[in-house]
Amino acid sequence: MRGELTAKGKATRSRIVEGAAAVLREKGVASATLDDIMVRTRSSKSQLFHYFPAGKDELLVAVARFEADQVLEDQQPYLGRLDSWEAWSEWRDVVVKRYEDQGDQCPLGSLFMQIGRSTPGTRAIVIELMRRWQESLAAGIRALQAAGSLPADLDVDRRAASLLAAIQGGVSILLSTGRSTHLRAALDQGIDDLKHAARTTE
Amino acid sequence: MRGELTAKGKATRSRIVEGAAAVLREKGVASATLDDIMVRTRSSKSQLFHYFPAGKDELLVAVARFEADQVLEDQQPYLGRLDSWEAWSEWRDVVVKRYEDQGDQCPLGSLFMQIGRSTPGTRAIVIELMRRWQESLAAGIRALQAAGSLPADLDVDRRAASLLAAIQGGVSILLSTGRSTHLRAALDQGIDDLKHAARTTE
DNA sequence: CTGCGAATGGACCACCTGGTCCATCGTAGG
DNA sequence: CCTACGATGGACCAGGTGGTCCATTCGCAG
Repeated sequence: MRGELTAKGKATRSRIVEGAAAVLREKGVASATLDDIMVRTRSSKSQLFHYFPAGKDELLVAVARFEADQVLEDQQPYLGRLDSWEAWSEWRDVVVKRYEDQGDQCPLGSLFMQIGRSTPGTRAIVIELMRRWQESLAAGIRALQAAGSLPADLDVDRRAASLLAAIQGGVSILLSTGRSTHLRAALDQGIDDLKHAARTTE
Repeated sequence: MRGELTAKGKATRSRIVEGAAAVLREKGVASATLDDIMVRTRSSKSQLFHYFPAGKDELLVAVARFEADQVLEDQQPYLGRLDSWEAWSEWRDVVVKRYEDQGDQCPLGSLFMQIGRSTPGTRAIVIELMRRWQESLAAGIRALQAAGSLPADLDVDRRAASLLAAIQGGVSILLSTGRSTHLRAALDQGIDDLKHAARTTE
C-alpha cells in the first residue's frame, strides 16, 4: 500500500472512494454496508480490504478526506476571490444553492458523527477543513479592508469564525429540518452585519 | 401502551428512557446497543420491547423527545427572560458553559443524523425544538424593542433565525473539533451586532 | 382469596456484517 | 516467454445485534 499501486490499482482505489462517498451520502453512514459499496463500485471484498487493509474505518477516513476537499472546491472560484461585496454575494448564492441541492444528505456531518470521536485522524480532517474555510473567509474580509470597504480595526478572526459558525449552523438546521431558511438568514445577516461594520466603529 | 401503564410501569419506562439517553450520549447512537441500555437501566429485553413494541427505533424517538425538552430546559430561566443586555449576557454564559461541559457528546445531533431522515416523526421533534428555541430568542429581541433598546423596525425573525444558526453552528463545530472558539465567537458577534443595530438603522 | 392482565426474566433465533483466506488472473519487467 | 507480484474473485466464518417467545411473578380489583 506504499506507492506499490499500479496505475490500474490507483484507478480502482479512487473508484472505490468515490463510489463509497456516493453510497454514504445516499444511505447515511449508519446504514451503509460494505456490500452496498461493493455493488456500487463493482468491486469485490478482497479489493476493499486490499486497498484499505484496516477495513471499513480506513475506507471511511479516505472518504472523509475526499469529501472534505470537495466542500471547498465546490465553493470555488468564489470563495477564493471575496474581494468585493458583489463577490461575497455571488459566493453566498453558491453556498445556498450547493446545500439546497444537497438536501438532507450530509457528506461530512454524519461521517464525523460516527467516526469523529473514535478515529483520531478523522478529527484532524475536520479541523483542517474548518481552518482552511475560515482562513478563506478571513482573507476575503482582509481584502475588503485593503479595498477600504471595511475599517482596519475590525476583528477579522472573530468575524470569520462567526461567519463559519453561521454557515455550519444553517447547514445543520437544513439537514435536520429540510428548510434552508436559517442558512439564508444566517448568511444574509452575517454579510449585512459586515456591511454595517463598514459604517460604524467596531 | 395507551394509558394501560401502571404507576410502576411508567416509572420503568422513564427509567429506560433516561438511562438510554445517558448511554447514547456516552457511546454515540451508532455503537449503543440494546444490551448496553439493558445493563444501564437494569431492565430485560422483554421490558424494552414491552414499552417500545416497535423496537429500537421507537425507543430512540422517545429519547430524542426527552433530550429535546432538556435542551431548552437547561437554558432556563435565562432563555425565558432575555429582556435586558445583562440577561442576554447571562444567557450566553449559560449556553457556552452547557455545551462546553457537554463536550463532544451530542445528545441530539447524532440522534437525528441516524434516524432523522428515516423516521418521519423524528424530524417533527427537531423542527418543533428549533421553532420554540427561535421563538424564545425572538421574544427576547422584542422585549429589547419594547424597552427601547432596539429600533422597532428591526427584522426580528431574521435576527432570531441567524442567532439560532450561529449557536447550532458553534455547537456542531465544537462537536467535531472539540473547540468552543466558534461557539463563543458566534454568540459574542451575534449579540454585539444586535447591540450595533441599536445605534444604526437597519 | 383469587383471578386477570400487566410486568419481568431470560433463553433462543435468524440474520446481517465485517473480516479472513486462498485460488486465480493480469501484467509489467527481465 | 516467464516469472513475480499486484489485482481480483468469491466462498467461508465468527460474532454481535435486534427481535421473538413463553414461562413466571407481581399487583390490584372484585
